[in-house]
Amino acid sequence: MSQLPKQPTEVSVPTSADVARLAGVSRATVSYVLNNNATVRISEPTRRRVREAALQLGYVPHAAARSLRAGHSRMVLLPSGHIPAGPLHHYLFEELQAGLRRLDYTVVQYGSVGLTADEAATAWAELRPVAVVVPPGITLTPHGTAILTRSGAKAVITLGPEPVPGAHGLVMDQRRVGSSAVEHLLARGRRHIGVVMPQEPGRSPFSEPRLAGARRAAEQAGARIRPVPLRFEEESAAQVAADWERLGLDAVFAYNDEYAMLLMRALQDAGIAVPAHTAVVGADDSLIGRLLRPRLSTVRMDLAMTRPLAETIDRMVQHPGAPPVRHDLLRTVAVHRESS
Amino acid sequence: MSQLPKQPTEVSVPTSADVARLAGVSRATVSYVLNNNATVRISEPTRRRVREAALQLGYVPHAAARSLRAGHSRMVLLPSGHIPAGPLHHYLFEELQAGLRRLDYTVVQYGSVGLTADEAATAWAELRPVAVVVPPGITLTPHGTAILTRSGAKAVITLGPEPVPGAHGLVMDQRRVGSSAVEHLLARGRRHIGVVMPQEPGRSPFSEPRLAGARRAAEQAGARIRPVPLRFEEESAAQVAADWERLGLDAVFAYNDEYAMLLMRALQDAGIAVPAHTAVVGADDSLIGRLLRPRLSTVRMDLAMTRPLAETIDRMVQHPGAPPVRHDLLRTVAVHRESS
DNA sequence: TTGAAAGCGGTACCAT
DNA sequence: ATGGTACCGCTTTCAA
Repeated sequence: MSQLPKQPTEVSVPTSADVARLAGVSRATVSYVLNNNATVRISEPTRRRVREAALQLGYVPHAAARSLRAGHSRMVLLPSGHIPAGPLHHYLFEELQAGLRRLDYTVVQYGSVGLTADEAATAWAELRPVAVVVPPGITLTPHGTAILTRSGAKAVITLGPEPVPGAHGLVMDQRRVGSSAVEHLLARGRRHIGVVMPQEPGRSPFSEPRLAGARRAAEQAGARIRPVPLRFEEESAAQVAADWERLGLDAVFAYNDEYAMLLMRALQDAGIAVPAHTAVVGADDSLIGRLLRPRLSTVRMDLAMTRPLAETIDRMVQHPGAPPVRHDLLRTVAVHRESS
Repeated sequence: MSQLPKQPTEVSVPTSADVARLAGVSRATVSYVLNNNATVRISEPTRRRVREAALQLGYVPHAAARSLRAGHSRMVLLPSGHIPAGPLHHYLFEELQAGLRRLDYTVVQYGSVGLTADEAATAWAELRPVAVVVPPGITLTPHGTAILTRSGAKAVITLGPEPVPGAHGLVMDQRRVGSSAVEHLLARGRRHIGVVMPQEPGRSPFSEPRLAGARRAAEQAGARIRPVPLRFEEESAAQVAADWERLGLDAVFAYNDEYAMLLMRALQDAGIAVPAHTAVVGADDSLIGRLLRPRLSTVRMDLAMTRPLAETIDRMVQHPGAPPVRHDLLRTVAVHRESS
């Protein structure tokens, strides 16, 4: 049986009991020392012995055991899906992550593709996070919110385009993007405006409200809005461009800068002059837009936050009773360049 | 005291004991039923009572308690940092995530920016993951590997440009990217080749090996390589372009398609003809390259995997004793378009 | 077919 | 200044 020294398979993970044994103290003492517990006085020699034992064994505390005993964790769960990208989300995400870590939270992303909204919520709840921050593009239902709250989440925050009953909503109302783009085009005399609708999955939480915002803006001016389905492939763009005259459009809001780049190229290749014949507006104000010729007009977005998001979340965690907050943080402004 | 019905603050989380009580059975029975334990026979009426009780209470099992008892988890930890983006990494990531979930692993990303390599490894180890998959751009040291292994990780895999002693290495040797690009340029008669070095943080694990690969390829042909520092901003690109004649280059490998786009625009605006005067090659074969004029030559990357990555990882988890695997998975091929 | 009880790795109260 | 011990939620023998 024991012919092979199969060490690697069965080295057991050191526990605080191992540390205690090696240091010749009790587990309680180990806990006190390693957590710098101030309510109890431990002599300096003992402290050193404990620390050395821990180091020697390569002891790493077991987060699950700790939070089980504590009855709560400091884990903030960030469901992640198909990345919406864009400078805004990228910035927001980095900022949030760094801020929460500074406040001593453990930030964990949980990939949630291929799960239904409530399956996902249950999976998140199993981890007993103290807070869940749902980014745009991930669906959270009221029921999902209830599941999370019932399993101890002190704050459930959605950053998506739509608020969810029961959850805090730091909403980024995507309709503004559409209306800013269209208002800009109207001001420049356009009246027949296409709105690109990406056919890739996971885009509709953005594209639908943007279309709605475009419609709202056009309505007031008596202008015409027409959805333009587009896949993010040259072929698809070429087809749309070939059909362009039939659509009778004099402008297009292209969802974002990337789709705008794709479509503008196809239009130009098809002999449609930009902006002379058709104006093009993107969104995100990403660098590529400025590198195109003509330079791409775009809708720039930023967030109206009075204080860092991480602090807001911390506050919500500390005041779990508070009624759901509902703020629209998204600010948009059309940036005129050369393509419109 | 109880004037306010401050329910929300103090509803306690339902446990399996609560379910047992409501169903009028023991906790053991609850566990059997909810886990469909096959080694024990529970009557159908009892099963139903348990399930209903669980549903009614909104019971969600406590993952930490479960894995504490089990002595192991099925959590695969994916440290995440500054996103390298690129279609390859995006695809790899999605694929990995979906595949692991299908094999019943819990995939969790842990943001690791702003931590030293060993701090990060310790933080990961506290979660007691069964496997850790370190993507390119995140540093893992041999010591970090030891920490993880000692705390029970059955497989530590690095996907980075460099393998790490002690860990499995599904390496993506970035030098190939540089040499493919330079070989292509050499074949087209170029001899004085610039290599763009992005100045953004987190790029050097990619850019340095790419430069090394470029050097290696040039050496054999007696060609000259010159690093070209570039920030991802128009201003920086304009400065580089203004200085271009002095550099005396007839070609440039621009790190990737995005930097290539930036630089090519700046060169064109400065009156440098592409490719007549200077050839430009990117990397990633992203769509934007095909939309540029001239169309951007690029280095396409893909992975030489005989089986899905998730399955490979699963196998490693199941055979913890096995010696570290070391494979170079990256395949590169230069794609000639119009810019070179 | 079901229940009692031990124990996973920590923490914190209460003694000593 | 330290140690003993109960307990967090769950799974899993072992008995009944």
